[in-house]
Amino acid sequence: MNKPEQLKAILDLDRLVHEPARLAILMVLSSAEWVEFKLLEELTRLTKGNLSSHLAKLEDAGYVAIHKGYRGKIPLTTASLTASGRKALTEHWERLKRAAPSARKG
Amino acid sequence: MNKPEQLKAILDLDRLVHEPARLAILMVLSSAEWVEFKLLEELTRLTKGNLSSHLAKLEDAGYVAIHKGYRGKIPLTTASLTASGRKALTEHWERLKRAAPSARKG
DNA sequence: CAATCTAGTTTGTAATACAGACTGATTTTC
DNA sequence: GAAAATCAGTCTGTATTACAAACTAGATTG
Repeated sequence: MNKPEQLKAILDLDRLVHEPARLAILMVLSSAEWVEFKLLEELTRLTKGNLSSHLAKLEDAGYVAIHKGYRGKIPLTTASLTASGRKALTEHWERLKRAAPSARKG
Repeated sequence: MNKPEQLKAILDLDRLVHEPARLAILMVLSSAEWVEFKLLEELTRLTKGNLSSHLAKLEDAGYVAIHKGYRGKIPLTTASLTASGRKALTEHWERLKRAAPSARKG
């Protein structure tokens, strides 16, 4: 069982990634190169405002790159996972795996 | 990969359980019948105040039972997982498993 | 009996998530 | 071609929430 390690894994979780809304965002981003704001909004079920502020936080942390351009004459915001973001996400899942009840040392 | 189900699992997470401090508490409780306040404080690295309020929330949710007694003449608070709490914890880990990147349908 | 220790709660604060209001441009409608 | 509606996001205010410092209550010690 290894409780102490499980606990340590939980206590070490990156809260920026852990928050469900942001975890959902990162998971979507991990599966495509660039994702449009609109699509993120639909997939994550977040409101625009909420999504916008979560993206800003992820950008501040360097986990996500935001690109602002236009489709024709209409603003188009797209987001992409940075290398650092991908690493944070991977490590997050690894911590969770270590924390999970069935976790055992290989 | 099954993205939609992964996302749904993430969005359905029980935030009461998801919060790392409380997840740590619940994990400790899941491994013993009754756990003393002091021990919880040490294992989870929470301050007394913080631990106290998280326990109160878990108790309000019916996930944890709190027993207040005495050891000799000194107050002794112990906590225990309820059936409902154990179920919530189990389901939480199952959701996380479904949400994890490597998750596949059996 | 004053000081200190133990065990835990209450309270105040700082951070955070969230949604509604807003901005500014574009397209549609009459 | 002005008014209304829509689109794509951001900004702002509010309500939660986590957190730790200060506090309470009694027990023990010098």
